[in-house]
Amino acid sequence: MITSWHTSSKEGNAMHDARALVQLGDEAVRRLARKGYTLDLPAIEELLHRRNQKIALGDELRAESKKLAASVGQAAKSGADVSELKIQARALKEQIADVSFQADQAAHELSELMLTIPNMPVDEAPDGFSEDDAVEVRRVGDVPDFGFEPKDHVDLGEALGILDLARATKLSGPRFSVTRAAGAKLERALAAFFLDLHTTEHGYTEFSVPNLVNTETMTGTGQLPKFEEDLFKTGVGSRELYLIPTAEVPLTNLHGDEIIDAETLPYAYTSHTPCYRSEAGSYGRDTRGILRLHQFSKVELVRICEAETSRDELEKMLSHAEACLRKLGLAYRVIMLAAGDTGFNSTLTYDIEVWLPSQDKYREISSVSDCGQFQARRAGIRVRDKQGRKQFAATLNGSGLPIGRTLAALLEQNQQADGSIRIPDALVPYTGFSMIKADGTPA
RNA sequence: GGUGGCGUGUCCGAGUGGCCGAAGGAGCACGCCUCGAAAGCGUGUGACGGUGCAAGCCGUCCGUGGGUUCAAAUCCCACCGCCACCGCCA
Repeated sequence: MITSWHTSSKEGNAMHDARALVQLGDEAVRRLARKGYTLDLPAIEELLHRRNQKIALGDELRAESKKLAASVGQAAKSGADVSELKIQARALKEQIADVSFQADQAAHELSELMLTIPNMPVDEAPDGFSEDDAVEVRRVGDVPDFGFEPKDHVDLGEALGILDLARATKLSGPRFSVTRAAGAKLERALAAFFLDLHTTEHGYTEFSVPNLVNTETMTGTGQLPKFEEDLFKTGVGSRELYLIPTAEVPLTNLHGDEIIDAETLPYAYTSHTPCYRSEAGSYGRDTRGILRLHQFSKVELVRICEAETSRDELEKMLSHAEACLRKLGLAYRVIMLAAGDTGFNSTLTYDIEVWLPSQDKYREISSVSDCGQFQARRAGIRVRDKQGRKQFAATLNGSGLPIGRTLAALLEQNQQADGSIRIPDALVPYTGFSMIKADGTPA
């Protein structure tokens, strides 16, 4: 029947979002202001109103059209002349097409606007817009006290012959890495160690997922439409796919457009995947080493739960990410990000920062976020409780952990005066060696 | 990439122009029966949107998008997906 504005669940969900925002009113304006976003509430109200008005009118006309069509059928059966009725019906149809078009237009406009509005931070997140405004939650582990000048992971890795950045540049350009021998083995060991830890001790289910996803998937978790420039895009013929910047994208979208039975929640998912990021707009930063690459691998954690429990789930996930560093004996701290520094998707974010001796400071190694119902709304992840009530789920994600940055921290924190590296006990079953000797050979 | 077949509700499955949101069955929920259970019987059982305090009313959805028609699950076109065989391939 002509056109329909009900078919896209993405848009339907955006509508829901709009109504929620309007209901919150000044509260929404206040909360978003803490993130540095100026919410144009009147514009949303106007679009919502216009859309609803057009839909109501369209529905009315359509009901009339259905009745008319039925009466044409009746009349034709009884042999009456229906040509007059047909002309009427056709005119009505044109009107419907016109109104539908207007409704679609308003819905699209609203949807486009809604998709660019960031998630609202919770009040618990401290004020401010930079990392300096973050609140330190705790420090864990002793910052190593070397009796010598510690080297950075590049000097260490290249001297050991386990890291080769020059050749990586030859292959692909800047911001790529090659690891070799004990270095490559170490990466594989870290990934396996993290996955085993999460699946056996923390109750996560391991997944192997696509690393190329479509536009809808990227929109579901909030990478699109706003952050396209951060992504690598591939295309063959008319087909366009994006390389995932994190396994959060495929893992969270696994349940897109589904209604989940509440009793089966929470879901705890993990996956080890490569992550691809353009790093547009970070030209001068972290140009040395393997801290910021176009491709790195990471073990990601995702939890899906009911909205009411997400705050507790966030603490659980944080502890799971922290366990990775504790077991490796790496010094780190946990901070709670300021409202204005939390990501587009997030209501509340903890960062875990690992100690990096060469920089004499803590550097981000994991970001653990409660996205509330934000992503679920975009992706259409709903929950049905025992009473049959439906609501959007809550989603959380966190790194647990990235392989490259962990490797860098491990090399730097565990270096010895002669340039050899001590392997943490927990990792030895995975590496098969407990030392990388100064000449690069495992022992 | 080629040829053929197919895409209907939680599932199976009927439906070739109006009486179809859609028969029938299964599943599930509730009720009856029963000491209890099974069987049997009865009732109910999709999503989304608009409107309303609510009951309700209205609209949309039969892979997706277009088209034909007063009227489409049903006819036409394109695309997507699935199955089978062939080709190619890690």
